[in-house]
Amino acid sequence: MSDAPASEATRDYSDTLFLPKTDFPMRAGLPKQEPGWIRSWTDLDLYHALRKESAGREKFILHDGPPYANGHIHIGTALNKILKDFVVRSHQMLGYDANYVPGWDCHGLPIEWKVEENFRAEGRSKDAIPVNEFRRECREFAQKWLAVQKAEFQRLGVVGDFDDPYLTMSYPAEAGIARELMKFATSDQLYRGSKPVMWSVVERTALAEAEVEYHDYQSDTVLVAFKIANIDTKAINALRDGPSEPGTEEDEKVLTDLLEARVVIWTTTPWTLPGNRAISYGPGISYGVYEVTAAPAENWAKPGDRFLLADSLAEEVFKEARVEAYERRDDVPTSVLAGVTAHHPLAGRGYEFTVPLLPGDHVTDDAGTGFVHTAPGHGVEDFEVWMENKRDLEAAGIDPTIPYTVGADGKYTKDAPGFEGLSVITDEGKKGEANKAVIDALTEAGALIGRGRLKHQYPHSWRSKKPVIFRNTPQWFIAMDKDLGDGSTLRSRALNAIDRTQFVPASGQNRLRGMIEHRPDWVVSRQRAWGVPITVFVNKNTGEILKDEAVNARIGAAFEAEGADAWFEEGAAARFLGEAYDPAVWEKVDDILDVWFDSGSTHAFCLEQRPDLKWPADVYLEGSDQHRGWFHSSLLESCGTRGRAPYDAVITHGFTMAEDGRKMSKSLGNTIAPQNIIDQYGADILRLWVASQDYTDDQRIGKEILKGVADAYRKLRNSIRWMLGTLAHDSGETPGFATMPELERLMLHRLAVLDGEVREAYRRYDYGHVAHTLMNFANVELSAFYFDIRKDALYCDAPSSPRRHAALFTVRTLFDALVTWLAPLLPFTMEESWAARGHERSINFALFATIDPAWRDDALAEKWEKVRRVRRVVTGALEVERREKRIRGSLEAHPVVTIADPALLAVVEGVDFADVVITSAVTLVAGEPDPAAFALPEVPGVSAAVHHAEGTRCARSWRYTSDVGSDPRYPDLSARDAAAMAEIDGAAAA
RNA sequence: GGGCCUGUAGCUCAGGUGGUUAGAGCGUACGCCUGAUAAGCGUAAGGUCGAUGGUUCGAGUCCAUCCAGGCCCA
Repeated sequence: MSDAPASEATRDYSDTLFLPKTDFPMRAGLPKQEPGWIRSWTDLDLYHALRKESAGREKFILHDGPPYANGHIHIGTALNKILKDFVVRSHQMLGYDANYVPGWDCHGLPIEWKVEENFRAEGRSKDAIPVNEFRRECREFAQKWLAVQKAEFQRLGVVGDFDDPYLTMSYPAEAGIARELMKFATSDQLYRGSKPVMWSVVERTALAEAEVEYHDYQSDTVLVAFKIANIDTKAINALRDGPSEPGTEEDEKVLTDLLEARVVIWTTTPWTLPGNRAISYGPGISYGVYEVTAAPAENWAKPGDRFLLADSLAEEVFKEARVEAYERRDDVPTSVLAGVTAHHPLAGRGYEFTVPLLPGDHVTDDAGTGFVHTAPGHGVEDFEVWMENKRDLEAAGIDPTIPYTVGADGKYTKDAPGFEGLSVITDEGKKGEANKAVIDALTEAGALIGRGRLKHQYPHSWRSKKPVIFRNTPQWFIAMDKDLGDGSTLRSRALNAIDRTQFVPASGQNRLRGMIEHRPDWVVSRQRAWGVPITVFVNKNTGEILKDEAVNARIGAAFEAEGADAWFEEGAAARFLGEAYDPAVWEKVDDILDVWFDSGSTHAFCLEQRPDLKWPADVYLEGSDQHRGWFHSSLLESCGTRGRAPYDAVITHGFTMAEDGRKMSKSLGNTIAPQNIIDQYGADILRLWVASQDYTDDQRIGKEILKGVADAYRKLRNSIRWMLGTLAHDSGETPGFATMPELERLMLHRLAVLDGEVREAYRRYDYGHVAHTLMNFANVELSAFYFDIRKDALYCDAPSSPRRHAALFTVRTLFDALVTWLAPLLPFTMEESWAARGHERSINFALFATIDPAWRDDALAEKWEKVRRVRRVVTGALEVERREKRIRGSLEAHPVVTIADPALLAVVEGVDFADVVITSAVTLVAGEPDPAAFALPEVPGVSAAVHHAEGTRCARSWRYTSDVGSDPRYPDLSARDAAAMAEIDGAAAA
């Protein structure tokens, strides 16, 4: 005020400036605004309008991995869907027809449980409900939740065919899944085998791991000795080539000792011994032959008895067997054990078979005897060891068939000679007489050397709370290693397909390959109600699977029209078998397909069946857990039926952790729901969080991180806002590129470079790169450099100024590029920006901005890199002046810049350097740097001394110039501003 | 316990084939502006590159071991 001339009040020129003018708010209010944009997209039927718009373009298909229709979405689901939307939107804007059809996984156990629970609440038991009534309830349950999730996905901004998604429970899908299964049946890849499952005798049902809980339980324990039957020549040779001299007396002694010794096992389930078929040993454990030297008179283990035991467990075993003294006689290397076979302890009582010793990594030497009794029908590990050795067993003349020793009623079958009809577990869930009978028989056979009781954790049914047992049951398998007639197997085809698939990140390839290499045959049957049945008939006499195209066609047609419920209707068997087959001979299988087979078939009933999609998909995208899940089952299904993978590329993302990098858990209270983030910040903030992370690794989320994302968003939003405000004054001129100032050409060059970079990053699904690059660009090159410099020209230049027109053209172009590039990541905000720019048509229909590749000018960029280095010296010098309070704003300054390198001097002289450093004037001097002036070590040969700007301050532009008042009409303005005012006032007068 | 993966400033990320004082943006502190104003500009602080050993003239980058964390198995 004190500086202002008291006599004449200077005119306020503010409203003669072209200041930014926009209604685009600084604060987005995303939680409130976003639903409005979703409504507008619904109103214009965006999904179908996009299909129409892009009809005829090359298709790009991301095939959706179906989430389970059960419960609200969580942060991981949100991440997954947002990433998919990035893929789809970016490819749409790259010029493809990127058609996304969401899907849902609807069958399966968790829904069955919920429905069962609901029935129980009404006092009805599952067994009392007709199967199709139960299935109807499950269908409704899934329908309800998929509707909820559908709304939640759309709230995230995801575009796709939400009016017509695919559902694994739709009738055509159920028909499609059954048809796929029948392909496996007719091509002989499907076979009936058996496998131990957890079984509740009380409920007469198989249980999944999630359906059991562990409680204390008292078990009988036994130490049982198996007589050695034979030691093969290979084992003998192994021994003779061992540590001692070949063929020494020592070796012969060991052999003799071994043949007389017995292998000791320890078990808590004596009732499984009739099912014993092998003994497992640990390949890394050291074993020895021990001889009892003293024991009580009536003891089971007597002096002179020899036992084979793990060395670290011998002492404990002998204590348990009440042996008073013993001695160790020999080392027994595990290479020898590999060739040893034993007799079953009940040999002579109907158990006349060879019991091989098998290596097993599950065997430890911290409890038991170091040998594990192996009953393949009664334990998962037992089963696996047995199956791994199946080929060798057959070669050795051992029947690999797994006996069904216990029936559904918990009683021994004829496969357990001598015990038939005895109960393991009674209908009431109590211990039956099986254990006692087996123990008595063992004692009688002289095989028992110790017994006891043990309290331990044992699985119980979570419904009845009664103990469960492992029991061999018939199951359906898809063979991994069967020759499919062309020399290939399902495994070899799948491995081949993996080699031809692109993985993002690349490590996914190894991970999937490792799993396929080692996986056992695929068990596809479940003893369940809610799913697609295994639609095959089996000959009751021969076990042969019916292969009849007409029967299969009837099944497919019925499912198409009525759903898979048709399989469970009265008279279904006769209906499908038709005239040609007798339902009395052909058994209808009532097992349900594993849900992984359902989702593994989506490529068939969705991709292949929908005319608007294509097979194979360009890409599948899921969490890294799906290497074992959907990527895996889809690969096997497709390789078994079509010989290749249903995808060309597989993208995986990691898991979302809490802020400290640990797993989120309800008990730790560090979970964060997408709904809360949307309510507090908006979906675009959640999306920007996804975009700014490396999704291929695990991500973190939490308060601080979200705050950081919101900050970054705000900064970006303000730059967009400034462009919108500036462009309010844009009259749309398109100056020739060559006529534009270098600064504009520099920015256009940057766009040309970024154009390639952004498109390339989108093509490799690298959203982090897009987000970081563009935000960096907006902050460093636009907000802090280009915009800052050009404010003077944009605000003050005359309406006709070519410099102003060039700047407006450039801002306009920058805006179009930036907004379209960011649209896949921030669809709400970019739609809002687009609309604020006056576009009537949604940005969803736009492609990435067209950038003229001719704008690229690397020489110019290199030149300006030098200019900016000198600029840094000047801004540094200005900072010192500010600190010393000699200047306030940079327009008060007049730097004198001394440059030693003549070439560099010429470069700087060639640009409007005062504009570039935003000072009123600048003087460039050739010569060595002034030691008294400001310099930067990283910019040698350049110094800057800052003087106060001379002249008078222009009341309009605030620049100090010597020509203020040169136009008498505007005594307080510089010549440039006076001319601008004359133009403005003239226009106003006209 | 096994397979695959990750660990660089407070936060999010860059750092081809090992080579000068490890970079960016955001945030923070301080200053400026008050014509992008619950904004804009500038300056500065901030890292034993998870740890330890090794290879090498030289390692964030290669090797080994360990620690922490994740997914999938057991």
